[in-house]
Amino acid sequence: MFELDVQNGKPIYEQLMDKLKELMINEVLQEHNQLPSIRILAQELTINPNTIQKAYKQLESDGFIYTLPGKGNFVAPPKSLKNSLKEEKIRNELSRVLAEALYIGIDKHEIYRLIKEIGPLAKGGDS
Amino acid sequence: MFELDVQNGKPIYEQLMDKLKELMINEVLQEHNQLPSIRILAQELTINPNTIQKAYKQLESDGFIYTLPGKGNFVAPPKSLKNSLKEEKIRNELSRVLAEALYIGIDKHEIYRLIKEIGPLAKGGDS
DNA sequence: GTACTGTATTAGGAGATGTAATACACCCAT
DNA sequence: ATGGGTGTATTACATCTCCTAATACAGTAC
Repeated sequence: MFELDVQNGKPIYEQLMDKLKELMINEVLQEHNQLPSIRILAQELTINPNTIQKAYKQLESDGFIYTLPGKGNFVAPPKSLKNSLKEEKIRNELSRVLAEALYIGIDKHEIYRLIKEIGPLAKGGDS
Repeated sequence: MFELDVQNGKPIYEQLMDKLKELMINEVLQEHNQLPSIRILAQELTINPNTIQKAYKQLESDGFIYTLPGKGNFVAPPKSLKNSLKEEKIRNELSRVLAEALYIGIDKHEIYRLIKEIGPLAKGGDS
């Protein structure tokens, strides 16, 4: 499914969250799709089940997935993330990064181009 | 000068980096201004000099400040950050956060508004 | 019941973070 | 050259996070 880098400095469970979010954003994983079970994924990635659980639990509390005990973990509808605590965090992060980008001299128009480039990708295909 | 939160989960040296970058971005600290000395700042914030040093060293390697041994630390010209490794990192971070924002349903136009709101602030006044 | 799912707890090791105490080297004013 | 400021580097130690490991428990489906 994907690879993780143990040496990366960044915690494994965060790398896993990022990869999974990326798959959801690119709609490889879609609304209500089931994620790999904790034990299966732990086997495939050769890491401890607790680490997977930590990533899944965090993704759930962030609103990206929902958990049905005994059944599995599933992709949450993106719209359910609107008006959540997570939205506020993303807005703050966005402001911070935008300010930093503009400070070092990245042009507004380059950012506009980025948005147009990403925008369609988040909605439909990836071409 | 500012406050740090030891309980914040986020490392003190990172909080310090964020605060200092914020001051530079908002031009409270301007090009070639001298930063507080490591020892002075350690006294004021009641934290260890080594922690300050770590923040300063990281800011220097990121290109936000430059160090003159025996003299002090100074704010680097923002333009010197263009075409650096740091620019690449900021671009990647920006792409990631933008994709996440669009995914959860934040509208493009809200982001445009954010940019216009921040843009002038990074150039001139703060009103 | 069996075999999947997620959840929770306890224990331990490795590494990051912050503190502390020192020592060294550079710059500058006197 | 001396003194007092600056940054730099090293070593040691306590604490916390991250990750692993081994278990046990609980919900769901067949």
